[in-house]
Amino acid sequence: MDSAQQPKYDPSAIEATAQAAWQASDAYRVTEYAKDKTGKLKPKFYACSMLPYPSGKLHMGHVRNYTINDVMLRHLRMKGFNVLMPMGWDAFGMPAENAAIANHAPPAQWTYQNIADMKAQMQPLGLAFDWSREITTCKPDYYKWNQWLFLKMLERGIAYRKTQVVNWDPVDQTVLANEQVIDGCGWRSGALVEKREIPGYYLAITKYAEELLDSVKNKLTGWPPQVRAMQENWIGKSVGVRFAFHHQISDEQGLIQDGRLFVFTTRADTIMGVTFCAVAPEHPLALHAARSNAAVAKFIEAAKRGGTTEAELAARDKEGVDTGLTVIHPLTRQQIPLWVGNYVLMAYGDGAVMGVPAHDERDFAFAKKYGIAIRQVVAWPTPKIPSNSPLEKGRVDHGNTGHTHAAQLPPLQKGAESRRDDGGFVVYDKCWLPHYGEHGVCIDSGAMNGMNFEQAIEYVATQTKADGGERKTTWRLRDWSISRQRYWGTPIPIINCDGCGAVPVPEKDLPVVLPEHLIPDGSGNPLKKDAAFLNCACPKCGKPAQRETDTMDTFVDSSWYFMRYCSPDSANAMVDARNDYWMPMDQYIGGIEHAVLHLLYARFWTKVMRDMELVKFDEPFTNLFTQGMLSAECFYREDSAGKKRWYYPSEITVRYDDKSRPTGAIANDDGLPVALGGMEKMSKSKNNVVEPKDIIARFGADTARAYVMFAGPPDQSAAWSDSGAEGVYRFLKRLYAYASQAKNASMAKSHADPAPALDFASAGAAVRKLRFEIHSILAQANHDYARLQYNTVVSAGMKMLNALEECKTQVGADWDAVRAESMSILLRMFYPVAPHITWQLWHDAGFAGKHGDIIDAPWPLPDAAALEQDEIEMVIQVNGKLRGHIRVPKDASKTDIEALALADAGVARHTEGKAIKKLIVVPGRLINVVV
RNA sequence: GCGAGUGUGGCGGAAUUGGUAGACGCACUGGAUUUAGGUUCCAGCGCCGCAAGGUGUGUGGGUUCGAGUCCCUCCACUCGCACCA
Repeated sequence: MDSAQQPKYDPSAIEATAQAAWQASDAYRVTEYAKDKTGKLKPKFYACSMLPYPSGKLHMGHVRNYTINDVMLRHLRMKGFNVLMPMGWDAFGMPAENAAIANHAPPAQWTYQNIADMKAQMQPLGLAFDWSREITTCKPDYYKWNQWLFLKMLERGIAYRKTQVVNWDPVDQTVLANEQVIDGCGWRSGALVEKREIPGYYLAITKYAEELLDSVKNKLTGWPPQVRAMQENWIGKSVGVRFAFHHQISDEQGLIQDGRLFVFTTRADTIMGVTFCAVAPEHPLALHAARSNAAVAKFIEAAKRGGTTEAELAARDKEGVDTGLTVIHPLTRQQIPLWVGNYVLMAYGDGAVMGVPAHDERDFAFAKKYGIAIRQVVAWPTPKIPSNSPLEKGRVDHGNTGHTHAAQLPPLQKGAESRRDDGGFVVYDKCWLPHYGEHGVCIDSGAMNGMNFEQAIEYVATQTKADGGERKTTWRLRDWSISRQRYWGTPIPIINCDGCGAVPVPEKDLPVVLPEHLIPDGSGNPLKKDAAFLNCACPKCGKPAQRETDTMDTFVDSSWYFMRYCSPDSANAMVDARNDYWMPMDQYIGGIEHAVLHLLYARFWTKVMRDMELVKFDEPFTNLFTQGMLSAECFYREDSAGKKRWYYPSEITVRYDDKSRPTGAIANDDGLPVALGGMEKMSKSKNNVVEPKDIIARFGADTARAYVMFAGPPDQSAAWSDSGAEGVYRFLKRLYAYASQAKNASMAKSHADPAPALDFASAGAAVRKLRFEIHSILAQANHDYARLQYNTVVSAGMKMLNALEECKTQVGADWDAVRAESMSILLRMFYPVAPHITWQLWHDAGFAGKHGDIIDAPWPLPDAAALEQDEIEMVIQVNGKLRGHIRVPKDASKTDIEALALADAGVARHTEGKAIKKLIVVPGRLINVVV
C-alpha cells in the first residue's frame, strides 16, 4: 500500500474532537450511589491529587501527579467503580502577596488570573476531573468553615490563645510553626528565623499525639514506610520519669520556682550515676547564675550567637560552664554540681538534664572534656556484641578471652581517666558506647542494685513522688501555631474588645469576609489599615472593638478540602452525608514534600472533626501514593571564577564514544566542550525545565501522558528524555497507522456488530499463538494496573502492537476475528493512559456500535481458553545451567517429560558419562538435571 | 549518629510465588527507501571469545536441584530527622 495514502496521526485534531465530545456529554461528572446497568450499587473509589497552589504555571510534576490519578480513575471506572477525581486551588498564601507588592494589584486578582491560566494549561491534557466540585480556598463559602470549626475548637479547648516565643520569619514578616522551620530557616522564604514573643492562636495537636502516633505506626499500612517513619519521628514520643533536684538557690526575681530543678529522663535507672546536672543557656537558673558569674554570662552570650543551622548545632562540640552552684541528688542527697551546657535544649522537657556520663554519649563527651567523674551503674549480663566488634580484640589484648559478661570488665567509676593509656579504656571508648541505648541491670546503686530497667524506673518514680516526681511521656510534637500576621488568608474570627478581651465572632455572623481589594505594600498587614474591616462592635458589650487581623496558616485550608469536594455546595454545613459516602479517601496522590506538614495536620483535623461527630472515620487517607520527582539532564560550563553557566539542551550536542557512552557535549554556537551535569531536578536556574505545553505542542497530550507514565515506576524519580518521548510518539503513530489500514476495516466490522461466535478453538495454530500472546500480555497488564505500575502498562500496549504487526500480512476470517478482538483489547487496555487516540480509534473501528463510548466499555479480561496451549516450551537445565529447550504436549506426564529431556542433544552432551542424581520437573516451566 | 529507601547493559527500566536475567523503550551499529536531511522499514546490540564456551543483577558469605528474588555481612548512593536527655 502506498504510504502516502495512509491517514496521518494528528494528535491535536483527535484530542480536540475527543475533549469536545467529553465536554458535551459531561462525561466526568459523578454522583453518589451510582448504579451499574443491572441496577446494582457500584463500589465507590475516591482518588485525589494534592491540591495545587495556583502559581500560574503547570509543570511536569503536576502532569505526572494528575496523569497517575487520571489513569487510575479511567481504569477503575471501566472496571465498574464509581470514581471521584476532583480538583481545586490552594489559593491563599504568600506568593500572591509578594506578587501584589510587585504589581501594585490586589492578591485576589493575581490569584484568580493564575487559576484561570493553570486551568487552561490543564485542559489539553484531557484529565477526567469533575469540575463541578472545584474548590477555591480563598472564597468565603469555603473559608467560612475554617472559621466555623475554629470557633468549635475554641469551645472545646482545642484552639487557644497564648503568648509565647515563636519562630519569626523576618522576610515574610510572620510567625512559623515548628514544622515550617527547616534548618533554622523559613520553609518558604529561606530567611534565618528569629525568636520573638508574640500572642497567637494554637491548635492542641498534642492532645492527639498518642492517637496520631499509634495509627501511623500500626494502622496506616497503605502508606509508604518512609512517610510513616517521618511522622513517627516527628511526633517523637519518649517515655520516662520527671523528677526534681532540690536546691537552695534564691531568686530575687521570682523566676525560679520553689527550689526544685526538674529534669526529664528516659533512663531513670542510671540515676545513681549522676555526677552533674546541666541546664540550657536560656534556663532561669542559668540566667540567675549569669548575674553573679561573669564566666556564665559570657558563655550564655556566646551560645546565643553561635547557633546557625540545626545540623551544625548537632555537630558542635559539647561545651559548658560550671555555675558554681549545686543541686541535691533526690536519692543520695549528695551535692551535685550544676552546669550550663550548650547541648541542652530549652524547648524539650524542662530544659535541664541529669548528667550520667557512663550511660549517655553526650554526657560522656561533656564529662571527658571537663574532667567530671564517670560512674558506671548499669551492667549488661548478656551483652549483644557483634562478632566483629573491637571488643573481642580488646579482650584478646587483655587476655580476657572467654569472658562473656561485659559486667566482668573492670568497673569504670574508679579512675576511668587513668585508664586512658591502658587497653581497657579503648574497650570502653569504642565498645561500650553502643550499649548506651540498651537496658541492663543496676550495679553500684545501693538499694537499686540488681534491679532491671523497669523495676529501677518504677523505684525512682516512687521515691521521688513526694517531690513531684512521676512517670511521664514527653513529645517532640508541639501545638500547632496557626496565627499568621498576613493579609491573604482566612481571617481568624475573633473581635478584640478593650473591655471583654478576645471575643469569638458569633456563628451567625460568619463568614468574616476578607476584603479582596487591598494591596499590600510590604509594610505589614494591610488589614490593620482597613477601617471597614477593622472596626466593629464587640459582640458581648456592643462597644466599639477591633477585629483580629491575623489570618490562619494556609495549612488550615488544606487540612480538609478533600472533604469539601464531596459536598462543595453544602451551604448549611461544613460537610454532609455525601462526605460519608466518599470518605475516607481510597487513594491520595502527591509529593513526598508533604510527608509531615500537610499530612499530619489533615490527620489531626480529621480526628477533631470525628470527636465533634462531623465524620465517622479516624483517618482521612486509606492509601497514600507519593510520586517521584521528574529530573532532566543538565549541561554547564564553568568560568574562571568557578561560576557555572547552564546550557539549554537545545544549545548543545552530546558526543558519544564507540560504545555509545556519552563522553561529553559541545556547545552548538562555539563548538567548545560543555560539561555534563547529570540528572538534576528540573529547575529554572539549571535551564533543564521541560514545559508541558511544549511537549503537547510537539507530540500531543497522549504522548505526554504515556511518556510520563512510561519513564519509570510512578513512585520513583524519573528522568525526562526527549528521545524517550519520541519513542512513545512513534508507537502512537504506528498504532494509528495500523488501526487505520483499509485491510483491517473488514475485521473491525466483524466485531462491531453483534460479533459472530468466534470459534478460536478450531482456528489455526498461528492464530491461536497470537491470541495467546495478546491475552498473556493483557493478564500481565491487569496485574500491573492493580499495583499501580503504569510504566509496564505502557510496555504492554507496545508489545500487543508488536505482536499484531508481526501477523500483519496474514489473511483469512480467523485472522480478521483475532485481530478485531486484539484491537478491542489493546484500545481498552491502553485507554487510561492515552484516552484521546484510543477513543478515536474505538469509534473509527466501529466498536462503539457494540459497547458505546470506550469509557463505558467493560474492562477487558483475559480469556482462560486463550491462555491454554497445546504444547508448552520447557527449559532444560543441567546443574542449574541452561542447556536446551523442548516442546512438550500440555498433558505430558512427568515420565514423558523426563524422557524427552534426557533425549535432548544439548542435555546429552552435558550429562555424558555422568551419573544422574536427581531430576526436578517444574510443570510448565523447566526440568533440572542434577549430575 | 538514627530512621526509611535504592543498587540489574551505554541509558530509562522489566522479571506475580525462588525457575530461560536484561521484556518494552532510548541510544548506538549495519542495511533498504529518499537528491539530501528528516521520516519509515529490516537486522544487530550485557561482557570476554573467531567459535565452542565462559561469565554476569554493588561486595563477601549462606540456604537451595536452582537465588536479581530468601538469610547474614560489608560497601555506595538518595531522602528524611538530627545534641529530644
